[in-house]
Amino acid sequence: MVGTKKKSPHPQEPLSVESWCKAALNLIIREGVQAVSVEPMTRELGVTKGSFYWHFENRDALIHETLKRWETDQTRDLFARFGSIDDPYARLRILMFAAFEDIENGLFFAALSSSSEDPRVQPFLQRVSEQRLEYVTASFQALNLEPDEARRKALFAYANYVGYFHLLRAIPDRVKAVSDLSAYVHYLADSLVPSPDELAKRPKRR
Amino acid sequence: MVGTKKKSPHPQEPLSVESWCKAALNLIIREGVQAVSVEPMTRELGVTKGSFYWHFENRDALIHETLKRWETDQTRDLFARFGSIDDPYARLRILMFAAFEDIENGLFFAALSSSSEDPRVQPFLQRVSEQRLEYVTASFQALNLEPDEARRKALFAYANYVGYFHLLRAIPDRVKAVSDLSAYVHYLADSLVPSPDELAKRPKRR
DNA sequence: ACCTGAACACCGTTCAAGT
DNA sequence: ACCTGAACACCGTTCAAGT
Repeated sequence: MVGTKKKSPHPQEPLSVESWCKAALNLIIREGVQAVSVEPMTRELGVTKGSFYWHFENRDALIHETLKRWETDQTRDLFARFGSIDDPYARLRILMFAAFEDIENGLFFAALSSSSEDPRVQPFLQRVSEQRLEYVTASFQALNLEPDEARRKALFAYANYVGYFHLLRAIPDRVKAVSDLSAYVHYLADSLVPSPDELAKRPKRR
Repeated sequence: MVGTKKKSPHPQEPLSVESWCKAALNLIIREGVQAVSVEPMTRELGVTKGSFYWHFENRDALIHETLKRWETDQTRDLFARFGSIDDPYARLRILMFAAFEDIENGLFFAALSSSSEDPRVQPFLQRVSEQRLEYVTASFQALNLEPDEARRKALFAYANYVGYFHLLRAIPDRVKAVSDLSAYVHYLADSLVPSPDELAKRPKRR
């Protein structure tokens, strides 16, 4: 009560759902889902807890809304970036390299899937994962692979992607020491995506 | 205060560090690290919180002690089960199949690595992971692969293992639908472990 | 419309006191 | 040696009241 600067009731522009979600997204990237915590966030943003509860029903709603926005972005990106590549051979290889090169997004995905047991997270993880698996499977089928083989290769590639970024979070020094990311992805791509030469030798289907 | 059965102060045998750790291990397997929670556990075990704090300094200490015991088991297992297989070709393939077939342990490991950002968990994950990577790398080198290639293949196989069990937690139905676990592991093993035939064709080193 | 402030529940932690 | 019971801090949630 000593006469210091008096805070005005609305210090800046009023907060919006959008601003809370942005803050939450950053927290997830840097510290994981459990770091999205109401009281610390209000301290950071300079408001009281009641302010948060005017915008959201509860903490879960904030997480839900944040992931919903992320999912929308992911979906748009997938088709925007690779949908226009007609040659499935090129599409698969470019997609693999792009996926492993986007380290920020890979680590975010690993952070998310670190909370795969969390019922708030699970549905988003599932939908995004299934969409990616479908997309890659379809691309393999476009290469004339049998459906079974296409599905298996897609799962194989995706498991490798998920595992790689998990290890990059868990034991970054070791992973960086081993790979030469470029050699690693080449190895993955070469072992999964048949070269045009090899494809020519396979019997044509239908 | 109505005259019901009076609880004796020590209802059963007194609890030990061991009994708390067992309970914690089960919680991690079923619900993840964050489910290791003092008050709910005391309710489950029928004691007060003070009892817990006689055995452990705090919650972190319980998690630490539980993981320490797990790490010891893992280390012993690795050498006990595979150390006696002299042929590195057989050792690698048997190890891969064993790793993917032990679903319980795979899911536990995925649960743990879901908390890889947790500083209580990270060191254990790191030591166990590095030990496994060392072991597999050494086995590949025993097959006469160059050190670089051996390291890359070990990381590749391990990332695949980690990713597979993460996806099995995150999207179990999808993973089960796609694979035929056996075909999946065969695919992994065949693409990583050179057959004796193929090895014979390579130039001998040293 | 957007926020404060006080209240309550839940869980982690401490510690003096009991047997 | 092993545990109880009361206290406190921290964070999620509610809600009447302010502007």
